Amino acid sequence: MADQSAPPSSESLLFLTDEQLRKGIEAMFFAYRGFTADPDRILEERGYGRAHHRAVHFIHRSPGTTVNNLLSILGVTKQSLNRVLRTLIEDGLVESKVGTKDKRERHLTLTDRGRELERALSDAQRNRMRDAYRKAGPEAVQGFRQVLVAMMDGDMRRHYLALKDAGQ
Amino acid sequence: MADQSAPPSSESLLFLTDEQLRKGIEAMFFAYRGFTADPDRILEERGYGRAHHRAVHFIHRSPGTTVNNLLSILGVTKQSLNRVLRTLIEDGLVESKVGTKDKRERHLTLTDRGRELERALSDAQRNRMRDAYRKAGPEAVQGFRQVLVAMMDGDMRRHYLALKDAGQ
DNA sequence: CTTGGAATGTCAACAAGGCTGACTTAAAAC
DNA sequence: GTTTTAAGTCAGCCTTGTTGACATTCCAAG
Repeated sequence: MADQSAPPSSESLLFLTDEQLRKGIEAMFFAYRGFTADPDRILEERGYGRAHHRAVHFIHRSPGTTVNNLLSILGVTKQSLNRVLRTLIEDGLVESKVGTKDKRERHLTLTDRGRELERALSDAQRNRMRDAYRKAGPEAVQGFRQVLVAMMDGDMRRHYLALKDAGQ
Repeated sequence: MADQSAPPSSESLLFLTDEQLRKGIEAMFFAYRGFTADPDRILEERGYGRAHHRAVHFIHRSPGTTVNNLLSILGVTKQSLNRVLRTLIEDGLVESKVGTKDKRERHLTLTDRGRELERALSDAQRNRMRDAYRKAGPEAVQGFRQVLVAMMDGDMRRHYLALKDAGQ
């Protein structure tokens, strides 16, 4: 792939030149664009943005989640999330049910239409990810995830690890 | 790291469950936040944003680059870039010189103050990247970059690969 | 039972940073 | 000499983030 510069092969001593680190930084920048490109197209067709994608994704992941939980995962203000959530509810993609135990809480779930959008978005994104994995090979997949997890802030890593495995 | 599920070890057949792909997608989302967190803090202190960071980074990388070149790397409109560039020039971080061969072009370079900001930003980001690499280990670093490159859109991959190695 | 605080929602205002469209200037290319 | 290109600028719009203020609901502690 034209940038297979021989890495230090020793386990313990990791010689990381500024150049190698910079390449990693730039790769992250360019790759994130590819990562969001396909969903962005789908969202634009339907008049939504990335903020909607994020909300839909995590509601799908944790059906019945509360607004507060979503806030801490997404790391935005409630006003910001509320604007997005309101349009999704108005458009009939998300359902907000008052909690039974604690009636202050709203439990969020996707409607059929919401699931349809989520499916379209995640299909596109999964296809991109699958292609990348296939091109890079099985060992690469391991390393990819390991570095990403190591790059997360503590809070985010907690959230990431807390998202339950729907049985891998 | 709590999610070391045994991958298919065969080179050719890569069993990628939706679950594995989703984990990769979420890792990418959370990791990008960590990736930008440190620079964001520095930028905020000085009244700049990510757009300024990107401009400063690529001007540093390719001193004397033209506005048009920067536009295609960053993938934004010239109006958007211009707004950012103008403040950087006004603040004395970037210098814009009329081209000698083609006088329509402006060649952009960092001033001392610009280099100082770039240094602060890239030091922070490199530290984060170095820590992540160290935690993940040498093999992981390879895989990380390979997957990222494979995830890029064609245009971005061209730009990425075209950025000259300042001798790694 | 009352009250304090937590969870939610809403309104208003603002800023960054994307976007489009229209237009100017200067210079290169033809 | 005309057209095209590079750059810059103005105006206006959108999304998505931010604060601050405030209302409502309702659990829970006193």
